Amino acid sequence: MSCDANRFVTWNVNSLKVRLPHVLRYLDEKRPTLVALQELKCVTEQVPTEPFAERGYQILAFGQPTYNGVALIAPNEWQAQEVHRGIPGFADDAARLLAVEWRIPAQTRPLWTVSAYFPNGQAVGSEKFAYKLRWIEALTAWLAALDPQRQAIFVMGDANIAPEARDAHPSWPEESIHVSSAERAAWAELVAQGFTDAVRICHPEEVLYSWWDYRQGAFRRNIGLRIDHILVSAPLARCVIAAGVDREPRTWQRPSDHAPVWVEWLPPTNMATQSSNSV
DNA sequence: ATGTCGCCTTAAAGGCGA
Repeated sequence: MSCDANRFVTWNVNSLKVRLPHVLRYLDEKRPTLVALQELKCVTEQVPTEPFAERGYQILAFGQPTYNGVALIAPNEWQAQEVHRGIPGFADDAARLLAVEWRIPAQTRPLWTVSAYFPNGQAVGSEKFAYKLRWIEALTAWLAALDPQRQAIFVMGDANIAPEARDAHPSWPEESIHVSSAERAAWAELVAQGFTDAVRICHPEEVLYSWWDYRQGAFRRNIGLRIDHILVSAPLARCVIAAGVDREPRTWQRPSDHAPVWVEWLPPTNMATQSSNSV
């Protein structure tokens, strides 16, 4: 890359098989540093590696038949030091989390990246809703143990939660799924461990959505939710230089119902290689 | 509008999940 800025992206692709051409087009056009994917809807063995390798990337995936599935696409030269498939210590039938600690050439500090597909929750008060809250609680506890006040961590994914009122179109029913007080409190507790919402660093008030229902021409009418997020840990908050939502892939033929959410950041000075004249 | 997708199934339309 011609400059030092990193571009990290999270994208719920709603079937990697169907959306592979979109992902490859996105890599070719935007040249992101790292992409976190959700809803692969295929088993790990069906995730292709060649088209990514050709473009200079490796892909680490955690899939299962039919539902869920997450992945991380990263530069070939990055070394995965530690890999977690699922929240450590939390029994879960669903492939919803892939966490990788990277060793990056020319950087002294390791970097954690997490691709997370939070449970949808279906309806407030349902069994799936209770599972959603338990899942978030387990993720929060594990992230806290990673020490986000000190370590460099990106938590990226489809949280299935619109954190604040302006993150949901006014037509979305109050206290329904994705916007309920219980979900927002669980999200706030996770964030409070030491994270900052990257998009809100750059756009504190703007109405930005990342998902629009396939039905009712919701995208054309901009009736959506902001449920896909990138959280940065405390040491990274001041490193964010830009962030936003890429609406363009949502206009492509046969799109995912989600748009990519991205952040650009510069490594903190203590992550960069020591200069030659330093001791 | 129960409005659309994607994936699954004793294959063809229907169920499930989102």
